[in-house]
Amino acid sequence: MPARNQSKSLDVRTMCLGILSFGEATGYELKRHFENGFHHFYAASFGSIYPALEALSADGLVACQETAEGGKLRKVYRLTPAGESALRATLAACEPTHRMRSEFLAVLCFAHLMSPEKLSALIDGRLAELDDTLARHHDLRDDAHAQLPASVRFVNEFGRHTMQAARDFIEQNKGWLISAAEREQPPDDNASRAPRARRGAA
Amino acid sequence: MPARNQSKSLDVRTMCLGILSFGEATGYELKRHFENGFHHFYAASFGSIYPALEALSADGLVACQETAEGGKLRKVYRLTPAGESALRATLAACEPTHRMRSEFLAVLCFAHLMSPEKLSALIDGRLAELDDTLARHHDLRDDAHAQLPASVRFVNEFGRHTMQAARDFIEQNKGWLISAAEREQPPDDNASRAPRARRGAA
DNA sequence: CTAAGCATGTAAGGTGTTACATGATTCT
DNA sequence: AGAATCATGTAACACCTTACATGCTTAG
Repeated sequence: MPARNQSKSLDVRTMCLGILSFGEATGYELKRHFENGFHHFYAASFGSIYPALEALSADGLVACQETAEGGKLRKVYRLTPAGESALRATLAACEPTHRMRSEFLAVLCFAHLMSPEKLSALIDGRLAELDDTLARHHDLRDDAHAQLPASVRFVNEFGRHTMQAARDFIEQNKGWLISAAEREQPPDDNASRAPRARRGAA
Repeated sequence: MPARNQSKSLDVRTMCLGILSFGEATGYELKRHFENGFHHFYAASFGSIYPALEALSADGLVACQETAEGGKLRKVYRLTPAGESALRATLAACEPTHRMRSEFLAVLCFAHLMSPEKLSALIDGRLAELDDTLARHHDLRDDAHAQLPASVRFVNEFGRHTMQAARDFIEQNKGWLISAAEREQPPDDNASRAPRARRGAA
């Protein structure tokens, strides 16, 4: 009786279940999957993947086939029928969220307290990151993703589209951001000026 | 000695510090701020805001002015010079991340295991959410945001731009996604049919 | 032979959420 | 009068990350 599985939220467990619906895989391969196609909207580390697989195994939602060739341990997981049922049930019941935690945008909000150099560096760094991810996405198109369901292609195209939009916006508007931030700099305390004295009590 | 404040990451504490750099506020107002301008890239709940303010207060980075008019407690916080220094230091040192956790996109990846109705509902729900946030953003333009720094306007415009791009993509491509998902539905096990045979070796 | 990649896992900890608990004031 | 909004806070817990720990294999 594989109990506890009425999760409304798509945690790492459910994600693993879902990825395994594309075909069997090891924990390591699952990680690569997260990094390749899913990285722009769902990250997961080994520290969450391996325990998830173990829990799923314990619940009978995945089956594990161990092979140890010459001391090299390898555990290939695949979805069980119970696992597919559970996955379908979760998908049918879920009310998925969509949240972004962008420290980058957060920092930008406080650009008026930053040096123009740092601000520039930040922006260029983010642009580079975006380019990197976009390039990686481009690679995926021909590669292994061919036999994945259309939905995954949809999600990837979505990522490409929105990241391109983000990139374009930043590129086109960074100029005025930087000059505006410079203009709005309040009288700089930490430069070598009459020091404002109060660092307060010890 | 206001110690422990070499955080490289922009946690809620630093965010509160940053928002207070726009002007004094209560915890409740801070929450509204998160909800209004920041919601699309940084969420924070009371359960993290209030403790953050207390910690900042203990470290001397913010000052608190309590007013209790007729049993109605109100704590107005404002940045201290030490707080501004700390904020500047954190901003100068940080390497901001940008991560998205979209259960929505995750679920879409497994569209082949969902009913077309659920899929449609999901997509329409997300579109409605986007419209809602976009409308809210539009309101902000004239309203209170006038005196906020240009950087905040940049971030808001960024949000508007990218969310619009997301919305457009979904609107334009949901058609083929839904039909493709329907086509790719594997023979449905949980209906009363002959079980799927090809589980391969077992 | 050394570095990178493949491969599995554990333990401690950080960070934030949910739910709870309370109460005044203003709008309908 | 009741609902919504203003207002503050706590405690338990979920969830994931980081760093650690280990060892084989392949490519340079």
